[in-house]
Amino acid sequence: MLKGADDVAMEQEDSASQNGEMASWDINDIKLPQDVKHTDWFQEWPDSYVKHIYSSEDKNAQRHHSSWAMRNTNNHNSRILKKSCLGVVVCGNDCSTLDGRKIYLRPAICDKARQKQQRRCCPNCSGPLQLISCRGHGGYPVTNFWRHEGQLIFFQSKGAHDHPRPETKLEAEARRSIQKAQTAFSPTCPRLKRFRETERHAGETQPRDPLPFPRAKTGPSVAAAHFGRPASGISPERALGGRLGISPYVGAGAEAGGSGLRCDKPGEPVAAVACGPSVGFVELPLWDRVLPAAPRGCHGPALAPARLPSEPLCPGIHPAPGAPLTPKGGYEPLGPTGDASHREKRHAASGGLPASPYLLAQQEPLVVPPGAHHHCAPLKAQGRALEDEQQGLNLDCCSSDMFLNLCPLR
DNA sequence: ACATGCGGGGCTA
DNA sequence: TAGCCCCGCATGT
Repeated sequence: MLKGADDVAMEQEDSASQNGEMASWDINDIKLPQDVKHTDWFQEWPDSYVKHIYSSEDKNAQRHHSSWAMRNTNNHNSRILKKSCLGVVVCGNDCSTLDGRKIYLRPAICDKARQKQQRRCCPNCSGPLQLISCRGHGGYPVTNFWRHEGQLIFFQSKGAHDHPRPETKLEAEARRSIQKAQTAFSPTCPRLKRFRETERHAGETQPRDPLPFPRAKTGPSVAAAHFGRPASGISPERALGGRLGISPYVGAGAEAGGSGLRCDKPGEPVAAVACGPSVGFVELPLWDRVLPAAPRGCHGPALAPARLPSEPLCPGIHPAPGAPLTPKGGYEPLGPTGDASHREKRHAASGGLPASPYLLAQQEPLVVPPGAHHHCAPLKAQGRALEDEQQGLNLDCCSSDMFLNLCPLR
């Protein structure tokens, strides 16, 4: 009899919690425990104030991986690597797919790449993308600390993520691969060429439509089948870069027969289907989910911490796109790089409590499923930068499923 | 192109 | 001084 995936996951969490919840050490301690009997399974989604001790053999630990989008933060301590969470990229239109899922993209780690990413459009509705920064640690991003000591790698997380889970790194890479493959294929597709030409002519006589391609109503969304539900029970080595290639998420649609992505080498997703859709990550809304039980190593609840009672349950975009809460409660626009970089210069001046406009559970992202398309309001006029970007990237981000129809593999 | 790590440096409490 | 973060650079994939 096969062991249920949940059972395996529980065992891993048990293992992982042994060094976390009961840990008496702190990452800043001069001396860390060396008589560790059991090292933890690698935790892909560490959350709340947890600690783990990994084996120095663990590849994911070695690389300081996390499925959260974590960027390096200088703590002026070369012994302890500090990383802070970048949050999640959502659709500024708060769109949902037909089956009610939300878009949750992985913020690019590189500042420039993130800036560029935000000029792109929502893979579901072509709306503007918006970075929701993480404020799970007293209004600051959740921080992860890594410290190598002999045969052990100590990990400590501070703060509880107050935003949905983004795509994993591998999922984001896979999506980029698919997009690249699409653009690489595009000039060779006569039908698409014709369509582009028509589009160009149309653009000369009328205002440019932010959606340069009509959306396909049908057509299997191949790659979409490969992201999705967590298949718990992934061994630590495989959690991020293992045989599945795309993290512990086995596509919900994969069982339905899709095979758009595969991984020939561990950790290297392959865009096997060139015309697969350029999908982003979507998640079920809160009311459509079963909250996963918090790992025993987690002290925090499944829901995000401190919330204002008046905060909406629905993770909508509230005051104005790009205006998350300041660490102390006020809304503000994101900085030029989309990382709210200037908030620190002002947050001290504003009063209030640390909070977020989002009341979200720790949810596993899902990809736009086959046939899922936008059903949010038409996109409003966007800036020239975005328009320019769309001219170059529209195929990337807006029309992959259309492309699939225009350029069927068979 | 992008992720990752390092280190200088600014700002605030 | 500590704790934040931004930024640029170098390196690896």
